[in-house]
Amino acid sequence: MNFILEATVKAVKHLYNTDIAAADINLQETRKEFEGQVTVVTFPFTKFSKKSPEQTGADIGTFLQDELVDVTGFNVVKGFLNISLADSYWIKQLYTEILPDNFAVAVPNGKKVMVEYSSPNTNKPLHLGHVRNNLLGFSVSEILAAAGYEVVKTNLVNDRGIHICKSMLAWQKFGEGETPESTGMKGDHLVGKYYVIFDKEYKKQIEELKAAGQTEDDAKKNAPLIKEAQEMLQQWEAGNEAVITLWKTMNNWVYTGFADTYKKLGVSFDKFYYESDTYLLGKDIVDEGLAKGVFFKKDDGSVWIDLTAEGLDEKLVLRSDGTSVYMTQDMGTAQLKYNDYHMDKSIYVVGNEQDYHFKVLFTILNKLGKDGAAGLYHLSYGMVDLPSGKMKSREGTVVDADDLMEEIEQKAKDEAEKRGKIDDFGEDEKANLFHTIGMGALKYFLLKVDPKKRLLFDPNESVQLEGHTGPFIQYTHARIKSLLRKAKITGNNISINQLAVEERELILALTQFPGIIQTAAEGYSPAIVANYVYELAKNYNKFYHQCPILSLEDEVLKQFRLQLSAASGKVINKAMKLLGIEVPERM
RNA sequence: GCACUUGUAGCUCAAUUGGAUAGAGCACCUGACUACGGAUCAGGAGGUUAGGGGUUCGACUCCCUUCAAGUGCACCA
Repeated sequence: MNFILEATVKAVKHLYNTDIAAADINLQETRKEFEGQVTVVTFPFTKFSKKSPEQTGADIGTFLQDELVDVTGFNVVKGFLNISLADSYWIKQLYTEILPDNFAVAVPNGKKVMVEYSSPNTNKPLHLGHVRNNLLGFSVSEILAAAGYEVVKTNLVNDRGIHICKSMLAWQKFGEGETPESTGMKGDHLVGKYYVIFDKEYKKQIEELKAAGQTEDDAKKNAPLIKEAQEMLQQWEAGNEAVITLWKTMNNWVYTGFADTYKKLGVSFDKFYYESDTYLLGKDIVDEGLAKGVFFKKDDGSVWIDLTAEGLDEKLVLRSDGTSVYMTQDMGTAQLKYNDYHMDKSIYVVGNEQDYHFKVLFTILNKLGKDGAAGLYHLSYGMVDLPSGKMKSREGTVVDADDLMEEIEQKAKDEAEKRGKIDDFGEDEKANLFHTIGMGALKYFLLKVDPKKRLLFDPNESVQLEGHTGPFIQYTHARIKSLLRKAKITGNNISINQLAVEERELILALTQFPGIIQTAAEGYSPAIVANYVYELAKNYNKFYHQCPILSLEDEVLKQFRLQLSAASGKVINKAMKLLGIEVPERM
């Protein structure tokens, strides 16, 4: 649509002798109830045209129609100039822009972006909240890559600390040598089981101490189990061989389990960082900050930054005993990542409960003048809530990621078998399809919502397969493929003179795809792609119902509609890939 | 208490970043060529955009305020 913008700039210059930038022109899709396909909002021009919005629109419209052969007409409603483009223009768009293989393939922009996501703790299996994180991180990576970035996907694994010691201790005390092999349990679930056991036994001890007269706070501190866990953490830090061996063993169980879950989710990483390697980093940055006067030291030796001028608080960056806190590590890790990759942007996909932490972290790195600090971004997403409220692992109200995927595949299976269209599929083929549809439903459900909003998930209603859903879009694709199996595309560059409304609207929707990718990349929002591809599928379905294809006598028109169908199928496929969703040939 | 975020149809979500009569899906009602694949399509009903004030040609969108919900305010991560 650049040619409309350029001509409008020219029109304004010519008519009103005023210079405007193309980027300042508000160009939008014409609403369905008016004639035309693109609309220029002309209200802002009245400032210098000194005429009514109607007259201004009419002036510019006339100019455009004289200037551009593809503009066949216009109408003006208040400050809206609705422009009609020739059918030949849209047909040309299909053949010269949309159908070629390089449609919506961005030229590399020479910039590198790192996306950190998932970042699990190694003491329990992944749950629904992690699922949202993983899908967001993966999809945003795909979108950025499609927008021309070189993308590095990283996972910062929280593999050390008191939480994993709790699981280790409980396993040592109550595990009786259980292993994933001996129990047949997935490694992460087995370790999670002992995390729960720890909590149960710990609570028991707290109650006992309270019964013996201690206050709740004292009991929490004095319970033997928590003391043992803290001791174990110290031994770990001291490099105690037995503790390290146990730690490695149990973490490996978890990694095997995670790998399985990641595979089912369809997410992947280019680089893993482990906190056991990074938790001591950052102290040199503390020194640097002190030298630069960005940080200050209190009498007890602790180091702080004063961010009250930025509307934040004073924040601790190093303990008085010289050990690291979360912030210290994250400063160090940011530096490590930058040293490794020298990326232009660095995205952290982390829940909104850490908004404050990242605000402080980024402010610090900017104040220190660190390279890459300007490119830091916290992709903050809302919590996933159940109808009963927040998920609480200790209260057993978490929705486990593996269970969830299994349930949804089961539902996809029930629905598919009910419809009986794939009875000739082999067993593997069926299993594959159920996974595709189930994951399509789940991923689409989680990704269609604006990341920053909290998300309500009702496990009882599970995920819908009809309406505004992933399977709706997958179905549209499968139907296009079915069509293309029955009739072959023979020619290219077929010329027809006139378009049906549905055809024009479908082409219009297709042309928007590259812009959608850019917008989604700028906003780090898979939801934009998700809502677009739904609109596109609806447009196709409308066309499909309204316009006959296979039964057509007119071979030229038939070929055109087949080409249009093929183009739609391709864009649906590409858009869904950006969401990490596969589309089937049949379903 | 302070800070940040959110509030749109009964429910789940949109709204081209300040533009036209606020749009979809689910659920509810009515229809569709003897199915080019009905996981589809067409139509109906459903709204004081949480309440109030302001800014301007124009506000779901920006500002102020009240209310409600969520999150954060550790020498935890």
